Amino acid sequence: MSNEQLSLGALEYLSSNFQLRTCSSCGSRFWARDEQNTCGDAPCAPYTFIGAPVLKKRELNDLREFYLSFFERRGHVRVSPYPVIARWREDVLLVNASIYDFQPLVTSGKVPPPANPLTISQPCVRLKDIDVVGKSGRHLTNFEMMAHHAFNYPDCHIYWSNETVQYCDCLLHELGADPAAITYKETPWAGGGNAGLSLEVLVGGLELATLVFMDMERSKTGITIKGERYEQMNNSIVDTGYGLERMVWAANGMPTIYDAVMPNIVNYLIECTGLEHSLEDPHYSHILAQNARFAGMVDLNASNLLDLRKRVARSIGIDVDELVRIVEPIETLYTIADHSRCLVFMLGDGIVPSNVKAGYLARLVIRKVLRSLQSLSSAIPLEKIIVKQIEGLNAFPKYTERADTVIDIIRNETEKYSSTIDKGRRRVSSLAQRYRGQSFPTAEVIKMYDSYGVPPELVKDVATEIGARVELPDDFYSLVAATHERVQEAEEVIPEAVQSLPVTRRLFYDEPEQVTFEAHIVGLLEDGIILDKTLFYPGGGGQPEDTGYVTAQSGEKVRVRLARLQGHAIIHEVEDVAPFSVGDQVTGNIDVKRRQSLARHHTATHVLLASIRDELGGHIWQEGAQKGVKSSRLDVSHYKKVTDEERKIIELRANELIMDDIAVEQKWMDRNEAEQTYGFSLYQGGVPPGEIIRIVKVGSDVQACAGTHMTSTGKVGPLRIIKTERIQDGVERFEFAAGVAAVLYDQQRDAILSESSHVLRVPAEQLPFTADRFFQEWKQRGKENEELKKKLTEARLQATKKSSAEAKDDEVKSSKPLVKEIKLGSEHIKILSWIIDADIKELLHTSQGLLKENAVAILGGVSSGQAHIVITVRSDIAKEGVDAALIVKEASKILGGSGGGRLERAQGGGPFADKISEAVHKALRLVSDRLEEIEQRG
RNA sequence: GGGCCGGUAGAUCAGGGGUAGAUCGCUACCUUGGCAUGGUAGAGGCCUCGGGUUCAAUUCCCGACCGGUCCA
Repeated sequence: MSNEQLSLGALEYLSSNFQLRTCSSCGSRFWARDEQNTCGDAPCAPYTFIGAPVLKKRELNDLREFYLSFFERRGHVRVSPYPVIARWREDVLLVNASIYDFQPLVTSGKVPPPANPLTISQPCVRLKDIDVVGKSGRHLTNFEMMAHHAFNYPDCHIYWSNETVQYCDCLLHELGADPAAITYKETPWAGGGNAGLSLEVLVGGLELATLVFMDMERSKTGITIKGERYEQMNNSIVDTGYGLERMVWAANGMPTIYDAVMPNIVNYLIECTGLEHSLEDPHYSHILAQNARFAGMVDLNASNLLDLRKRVARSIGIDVDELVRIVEPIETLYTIADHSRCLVFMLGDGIVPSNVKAGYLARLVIRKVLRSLQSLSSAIPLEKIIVKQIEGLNAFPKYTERADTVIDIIRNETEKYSSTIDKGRRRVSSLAQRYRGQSFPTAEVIKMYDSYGVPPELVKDVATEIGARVELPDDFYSLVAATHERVQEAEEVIPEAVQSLPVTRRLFYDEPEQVTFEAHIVGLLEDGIILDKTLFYPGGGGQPEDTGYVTAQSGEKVRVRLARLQGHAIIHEVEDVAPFSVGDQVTGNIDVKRRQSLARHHTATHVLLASIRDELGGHIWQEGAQKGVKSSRLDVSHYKKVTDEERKIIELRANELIMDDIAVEQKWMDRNEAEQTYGFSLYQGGVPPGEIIRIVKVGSDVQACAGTHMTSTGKVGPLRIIKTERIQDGVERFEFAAGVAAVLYDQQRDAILSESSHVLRVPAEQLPFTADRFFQEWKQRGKENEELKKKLTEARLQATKKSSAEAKDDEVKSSKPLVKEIKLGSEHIKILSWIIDADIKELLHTSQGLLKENAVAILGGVSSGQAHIVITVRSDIAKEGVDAALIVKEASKILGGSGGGRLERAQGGGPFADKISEAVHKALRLVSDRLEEIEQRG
């Protein structure tokens, strides 16, 4: 890229007060008053502010207020911070910077900013560098980005770079910075489809702010920045970002940013963990300060950490192991301080831990901090630290209000994690037994982590204890990622016939009240027609498709089963296409009752959401909704399973709200005004575009909503929650019916009850008791039955001893056992065959018992219309070559089935119950033949 | 949203197409002055549910339900 094109050399303020220089170390261009050779940024310049603050001493809240009022005095309007979860955006989960608040609608010019120019202090969460938080001394997972923004449009210019730099310089002077120590380093900037030049503002070796001048957009031509091409756009946006925490750090000169920003928390943790003694030692504090200075010089990551440790150790003159021993606990402590504060912001702004999306990120942070706590072997519960953090964040009263929920979530997650770890530990330890004295395969470590959430370090600890060797590869997490090869989703195939059709005009947006319309047929499919325009809604956005009918020119009415969107055309699936041809004019009618039921459910959805939030808390957020005619679904974020009790209260409350018959307010409002009046909870169902948005107010629930509604809650009629289920961790689904559908639902329930009570011949009230009694009795009978069969088996065995008929003619006809003796070597062995009235289990038991007296037992029986045969062979005979499985298989063929089993015992059967004696006879003959063969072979 | 695991006694889990198991806990008895413990016996299972394959399914296949976990 060309520096010439992007240079801000023309800036009057810079060029008249500063000198443009080139960094002798990295070659970048920077502006400074002083004669300095390096750009002032890491790694070209060291920190000079540690121990020697470069700004006037100020605490966090103090500095924030100073900043905001500084810009207020200069014509900026102070705007309240947005939540850290970016509800208004589809492309990102968390707010990473203040400009995120205004993307994409404000930056693209589709919506005006809430004020222009404006100033804001925006809490941000960035998890990208989470691994070096605590170690680098300067990274935070959550910070406040203080900013002033000006949005310049072709017809409205506010201010641009010159004023921005001037403000910055002035602000820093007022904060007490030495003018000579301020450096502005030029660097190209790109992000979110836009680009521009930026100035990094450096004081004392620390980057305090970035001033971005966004005036380009992604394009096919133009100049290249960071691999993408951009060209000038119509708007130009001043996007500044001042790190509140960094300024506080620079103003306090503590060894790390954590000490500066959260002294109370850090001290509290030091107290709890007993690390204070080491910190009081001047030798130790020297080491820690030196560590921070060196860390400031590098872009720390997992792979160069050891390198850093070596350099620090060398400079102090101790060995690396000792350094690690001193530094690691305190770094862990900083991590805990940072993460716990981050959690207050995340959970306090309504993120619910989950296995998806932002909720997963929250869980990630929770688990990381729990691990950190464990590694300090400290017994402080996380919730205590969180309470402390919330106390310290009194500048944000909303977090104090949400404290109970936040604590409850933390408690819940802590418990959950400890049970995961417990289970994981057991699992690893039983698996490790198998690898005792060998190496524990990496694939197993990956599986432990991926499927069971066991951290690799824990696997190593546990397995090593048991005596298996575990090697953890450096690229462990990329190995995990490699097992997650993405499955390409099949793209929707649009038939050519449809592809060539023009876009269907959507009347349902223009005329939402209409139920009938005229249109022309532009296309015919096998089972559908395509019109130039339609009132039929094709489904989507939680609202199902319309049905109705279309009247042909001939006057013939054809039912429309459903309308669906394919490509840009809406296809009306009809029962018969015969009456139509392309070019015809037709009349369409949508099903009014269906539409009405949908509207009723739609209003009911808002009523229900209000009730749920009342009962469960402010963290409740609509995660999705699907309206239907018979029932609807509402998915909300919640961190626990909804209890039956809660469900009842919610249902009752919703019905009360309905009976109050509150008017449903529907109005168009200026977007910014609506946001300021109602907050971001407006966007439960998504973010609509445009300057003016439609607001639907149902009691305490206010949403931006384009749907059609009843005019008052009373018209919703009865509301019944049909069921609640957890569709994901952290997301509860409410299935409910309203109006007619609710009545039908009740009737259906009643029918089930009366049918059941009829079956059991008791009144409905007694059903639970009776059902329980029947179930208990049924179990009891089962046991008794088992008992009796056992006795029967014993009786049979007794009987065989007294009266087993000698086999005279190989016939098994009666229910009497038949014993045949065959000479095998020096022994006369007994083969018993018998048909008894018993099921397969009894046959097995009986034959087992018979084996004491007999060498082979062949039993047949018929139960539930099916013939069974079981053969048991004394093991020495089986080894000689009398294979029970083979014989059973052969004999079962007669029964029309098959069989198998082990050498000594096999079972089989088939559907031909009347052939059972034939089959047993066959088996007897097979056994005899086999034994004779063996005898002859000798 | 996607992937991967799992659902068997009160708890933790093993097993695996062919007679449902272990450990702890529970009950009773024995041992003791009493407890810890030890010994003996026993109770306790719709093997989550519904289909399919099979002579036979707790086990295999498909689906539902419930749970865990990883992926920004």
